[in-house]
Amino acid sequence: MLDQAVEVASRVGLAGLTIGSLANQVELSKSGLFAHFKSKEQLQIQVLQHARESFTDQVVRPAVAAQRGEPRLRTLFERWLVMARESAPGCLFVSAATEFDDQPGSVRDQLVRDHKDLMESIAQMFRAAVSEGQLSEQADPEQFAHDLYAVMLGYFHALRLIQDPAAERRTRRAFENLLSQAKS
Amino acid sequence: MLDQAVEVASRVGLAGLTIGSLANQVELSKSGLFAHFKSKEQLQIQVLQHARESFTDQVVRPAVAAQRGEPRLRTLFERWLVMARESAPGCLFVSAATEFDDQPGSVRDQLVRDHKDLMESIAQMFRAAVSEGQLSEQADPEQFAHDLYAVMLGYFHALRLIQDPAAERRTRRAFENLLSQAKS
DNA sequence: GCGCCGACAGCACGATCGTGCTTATTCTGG
DNA sequence: CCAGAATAAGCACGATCGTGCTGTCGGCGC
Repeated sequence: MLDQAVEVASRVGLAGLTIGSLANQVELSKSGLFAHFKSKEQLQIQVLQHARESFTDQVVRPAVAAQRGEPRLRTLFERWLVMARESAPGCLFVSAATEFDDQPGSVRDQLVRDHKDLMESIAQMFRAAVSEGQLSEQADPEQFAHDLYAVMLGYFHALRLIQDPAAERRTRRAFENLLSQAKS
Repeated sequence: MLDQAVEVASRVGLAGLTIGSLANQVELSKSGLFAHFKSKEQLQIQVLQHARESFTDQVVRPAVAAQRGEPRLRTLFERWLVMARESAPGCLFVSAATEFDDQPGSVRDQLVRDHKDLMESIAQMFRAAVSEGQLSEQADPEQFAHDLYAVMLGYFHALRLIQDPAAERRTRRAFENLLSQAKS
């Protein structure tokens, strides 16, 4: 059920995810579905949590299963690309981020927390690569995390809105530039 | 009137911009306001056009008024930063982009066209800097435009959602890295 | 000075929104 | 086997959505 919710939310946005339409999709009555979540905000939060779990499963965990250091960063990036291309939850975060960026509430708080966690995870992987001697000690892990996220935002944009066939190539080059710049 | 529409749309999104709330904001009756636009889609398009004009005025024109080459690119970037920080239209494009990225229609078409125009403008400025000898001839103008847009997306994200105090510093560093990488 | 035309308000419409309350069915533990 | 909890439907509510139609102004051209 949450899977379908994530899927439709990634299309129409987390705010545009309406209880009626979702009930229609799941083939449940509106009130029947509403009973599961006590409010729309709770629904949004649970959808977000579910998407976060998917992201962890499909992107973060394969990365930490990979070899520590640069390979781990590369795995993270590759998995992220895949999820952005063919799985709904990836898109949910970026659309939800722009939808809730200036309307306070627990949904927004959740988004901020998740993002900071992700940034910290990336920075940690980066530091590991530094301690492996694969990246320069002068490089800034937080800056890398920020830049990598920006690169992915650019990918989403070019992929989904523009449908630029060069999107993936551009994104790969941007990632390589980020890495090579972190080596000097 | 369109100014206020852009302002509220940048807060609640272009899809969340409702005729009733806008009429309330402008202190007009719903039907009185509706008479100006013949449909909601027309309203959205006109809001987008208005935002685009603001962007051209405040970002692109000051850039082309600056010295050709690298200074022009730097002016563009600086103005863009300012608009993102303290003016509504800047945010509209990024939120509208994620809202309409997978619901076809003329709004989306307009967004795509505007974005491609902007990318082409940036690429053109980049080529001018190359022909001035300030940037390497090996560098890819379209790649630079794509990367710069990604950097700005990252700025919006860090500024508005995360409210990261380091957002601007990070973005400046990312821009400098982009430029220095285009010189070698 | 009169008529027209555009800007606006008032009102109504069907639809859908989020959210309750009241039932009926189904599952489950003792 | 039966009581009670979970799960669902049905229905209703006030609000708001986008969109029409009708009427009332006020300004401008003849």
